[in-house]
Amino acid sequence: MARTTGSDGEKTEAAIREAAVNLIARLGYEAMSMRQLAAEVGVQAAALYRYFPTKEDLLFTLMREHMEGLIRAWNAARPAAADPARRLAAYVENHIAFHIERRHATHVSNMELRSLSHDRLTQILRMRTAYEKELRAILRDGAEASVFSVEDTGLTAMAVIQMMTGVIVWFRPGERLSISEVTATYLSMTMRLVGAEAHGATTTYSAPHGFGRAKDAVAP
Amino acid sequence: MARTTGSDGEKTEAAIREAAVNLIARLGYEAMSMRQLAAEVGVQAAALYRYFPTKEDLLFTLMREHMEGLIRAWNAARPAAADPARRLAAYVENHIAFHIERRHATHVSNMELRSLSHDRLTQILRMRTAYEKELRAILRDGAEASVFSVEDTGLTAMAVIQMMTGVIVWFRPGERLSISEVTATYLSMTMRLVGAEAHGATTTYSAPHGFGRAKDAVAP
DNA sequence: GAATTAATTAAACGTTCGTTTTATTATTGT
DNA sequence: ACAATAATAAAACGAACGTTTAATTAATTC
Repeated sequence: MARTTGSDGEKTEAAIREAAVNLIARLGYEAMSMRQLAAEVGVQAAALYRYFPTKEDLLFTLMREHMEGLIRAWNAARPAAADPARRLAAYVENHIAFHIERRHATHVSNMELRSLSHDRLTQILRMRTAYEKELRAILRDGAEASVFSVEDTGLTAMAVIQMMTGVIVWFRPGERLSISEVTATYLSMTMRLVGAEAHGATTTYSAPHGFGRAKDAVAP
Repeated sequence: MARTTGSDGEKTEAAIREAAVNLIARLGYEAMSMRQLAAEVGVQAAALYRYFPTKEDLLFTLMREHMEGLIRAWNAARPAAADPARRLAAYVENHIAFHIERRHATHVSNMELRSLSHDRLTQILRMRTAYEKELRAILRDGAEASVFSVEDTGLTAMAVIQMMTGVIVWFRPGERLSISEVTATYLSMTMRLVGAEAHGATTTYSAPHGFGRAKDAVAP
């Protein structure tokens, strides 16, 4: 009938965030009701409004923090001053690792943009553009140094990002391929895609892993 | 207050389909109301139910016909008996052209899967898997004939498809690049990605178009 | 241990949703 | 011309939605 034993604001808010990411990823933002979310958390719907003033505020918070985390991860992983190929390898590895680890949050950030108000959409897109700009700079530097063969920097950047982000659509942890196998394969596909084959016979940009030559299909 | 002058079932149904694709692509299936759709068509909401028994039936019809169209287009474009490289080129060109021409329908088919019932989702996914299987076969044949270097057929197929389908996210007709420029660039990226570089110096797999190296936006 | 504050419940509000029912008019077939 | 039918409008239905208000209890503070 009121406050329950052992209840705690911080725990409740964390539980709301986690349940919201999972529910929105599974059902979609519009299809998830606040009552459904509350039930998942084990609380009444009205309690949610102590932490997030509106449903859209909740969505925006999830998206903003996901984008901030992605940019923070890249800033931490970015090599200080390296050749374009190593910078590209770092970008790919960071992107794949981050997105595999946060499949659901990535799904939300990619699929629910249209449910944001104009201003908030702009904020999220600004962050995304800043992140993509890093890849374009790497590709441009590599093209100018003739270590990459790239016809169109912007188009190639979009293609590489979409290819990499697509990993969350089919990858399920612990199924056929390990995270490092997937990362290594995407890395070599990316390197071929941008025409990087300058250094020696078969340059390895990441820690080598045994490639199992598995033949079976990939779950949709 | 009832049937209006000049009203015609076939025209109304076609108008419903077109308006529905555009509205769902823009707002999302859940966010689009039947009243909104009816207003766009210029009709009362109840009139929609003469053509589609439920909202989900409407969505399913749009998706099914989109997938059928994609498979039909590929069956028409598929080369009779050709080497893997030419088959891959045909697959890429058909895929890009089809998806650019039907951006909104593709968006719907990719984004609204979770609004389908289990049975209908299965039907759509079956069609999608059959379509993707064609690409896997091409990649496998190419790998076995050593004209492609592909580490993992299934993973590469997913990567290529996601890279290509991603074109609808950023491409706007008549902006910077023409459709044939985009198609040619994606084709050469795909060929490098699968390690196809057997034939001569710079093999061209499609009809050549002037690559303008355009840096600025050029509106026709 | 009393007062204050934080966390939550229970109930309700107005709105919108997908859908159904019923009536009415335009078109078609004879 | 007249019956039959196809196409639509108008209105209503119950359910579910996001959100608000008010009351109630647990934890914290002094």
